[in-house]
Amino acid sequence: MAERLNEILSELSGRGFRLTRIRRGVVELFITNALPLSALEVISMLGQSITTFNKTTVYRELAFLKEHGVIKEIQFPHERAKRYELATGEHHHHLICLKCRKVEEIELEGDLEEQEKKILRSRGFHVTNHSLEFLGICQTCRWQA
Amino acid sequence: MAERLNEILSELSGRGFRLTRIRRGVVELFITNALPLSALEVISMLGQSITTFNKTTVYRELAFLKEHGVIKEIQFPHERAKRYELATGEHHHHLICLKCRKVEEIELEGDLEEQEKKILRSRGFHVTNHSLEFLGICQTCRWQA
DNA sequence: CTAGTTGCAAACATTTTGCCACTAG
DNA sequence: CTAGTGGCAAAATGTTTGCAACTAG
Repeated sequence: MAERLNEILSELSGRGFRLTRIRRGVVELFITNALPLSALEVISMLGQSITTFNKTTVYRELAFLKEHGVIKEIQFPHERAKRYELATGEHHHHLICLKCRKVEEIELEGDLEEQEKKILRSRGFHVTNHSLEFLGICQTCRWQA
Repeated sequence: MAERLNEILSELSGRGFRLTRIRRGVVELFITNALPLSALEVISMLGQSITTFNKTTVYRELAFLKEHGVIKEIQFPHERAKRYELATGEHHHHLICLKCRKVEEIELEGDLEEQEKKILRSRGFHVTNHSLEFLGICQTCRWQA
């Protein structure tokens, strides 16, 4: 966890960017929270450890981290605000419970590679990326009457 | 086309709702435009046939039509505003060109039923819905240098 | 030092609300 | 008539911008 943080920070530092309070704080938040956070959540969570900072800075930091491949942006279909999560490792999707709003991660075997190849063959459209989220009712909520 | 319009309108009328200028206009727009429209697009397109109306009314009409299953809401991952399209027939997805912003519809054979069953079995999460959009470069844009 | 970063205030884009007036059926 | 609709102004929400001031390295 801590080594992941240093890894990211020293990478950024090596590229000539500064390591500021907010930068450290935001990256740390994403490392300790696997699930996607909205800008507003980041702002409120950050407020618990850093006393004064401006929301603009956070928006700019999110843009910066996205730009430099540290985090990626996600748009959930049932929400207005964008979310962000660490751009780490394997490609995954989300299960979103419409009742309790809980979010789980899920990986699909083979994912959509086959489909995307088909799309290229049949339409000449080269898929570089896709967004896929599942909406439904989680196990806990199904148990409840 | 026209019969589809009457079908929808008389269905709504039968359920006790009124057929107003805006309602007719908005439904007609969705019937003649296969691809998803944003509220702002609806407002501007509507302006070409109806002289005076308020944007609030359009937002309310979109909420109404969604509520009553006439249209469905889509959130594209690269855009801010929500989009809407006729909730007609078969489930499909979209190919979104990141260069020219063109949107094409696509149907996937078998879709994700199998995956969703797996999710239920392995996690107890009951998927009721999913969102899937493909981002990439369309054939036309690939041809261009 | 100086480029990268921050704060502040204000603008922006999209959508929602309250409240009262209006009209389709 | 009267519930369903519409208009207007204002608020709410989430995000971006311009610009001057500040600071990490």
